[in-house]
Amino acid sequence: MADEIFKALADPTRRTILDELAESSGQTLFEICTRLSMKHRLGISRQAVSQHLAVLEAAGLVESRREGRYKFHTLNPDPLKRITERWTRPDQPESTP
Amino acid sequence: MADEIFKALADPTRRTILDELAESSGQTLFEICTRLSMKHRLGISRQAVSQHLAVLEAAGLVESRREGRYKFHTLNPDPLKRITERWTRPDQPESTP
DNA sequence: TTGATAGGCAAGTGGTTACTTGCCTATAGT
DNA sequence: ACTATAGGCAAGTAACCACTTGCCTATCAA
Repeated sequence: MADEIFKALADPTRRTILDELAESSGQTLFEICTRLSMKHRLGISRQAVSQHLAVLEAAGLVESRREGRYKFHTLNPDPLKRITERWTRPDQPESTP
Repeated sequence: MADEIFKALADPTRRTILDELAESSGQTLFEICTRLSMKHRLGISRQAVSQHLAVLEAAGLVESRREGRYKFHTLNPDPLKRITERWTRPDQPESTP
């Protein structure tokens, strides 16, 4: 569980995909491909992005729903929220007033 | 910066090392080796652990001080604290009362 | 039905990485 | 001085991973 999450986060392209989904939820594979290419200047194939999405989905960080021939992807930040708590627990985080 | 941290966290052995340093601070290389072997049943060489510590230190997650022939390692959890905030920001974390 | 669009499956490849083995340096105890 | 302990350096290996290439399926529009 935690292993899949950390492994998914280890790749910079996957983190960029999470960034994009955080900014604009419900994107299709092709939309993500276009953004990576245009906005982030990443020369990467569609299949590569598809495989990245599969890794993110296996880790529970991305969820998807199919509608017709479209598949929409959404970010699920929940698994991230407590993932580093095992090392940051004893010091309580300062409250943001 | 963030890349080194996520890459460092991607390996389960390194996460176990962080666990051990969180539990008992200021351990030497041999102490960590012994704990990994005894407590976690990890058959791993001293050099492997040394290399893991180097990765963790490069990421800023572990700091070390030398005293004589001993080198003491301590956990630095600071880099972890806000590393996932870019995806969890919009939802403020519920306060722990 | 035909063609275009959105996506999936699978094999192959190059680069990275975790780990080992062997040897070397430095500090401390006798 | 000699030996044991704590650790470092470097080369080699095997497994893993990101990415590509090629082909296939499904949905929609004309």
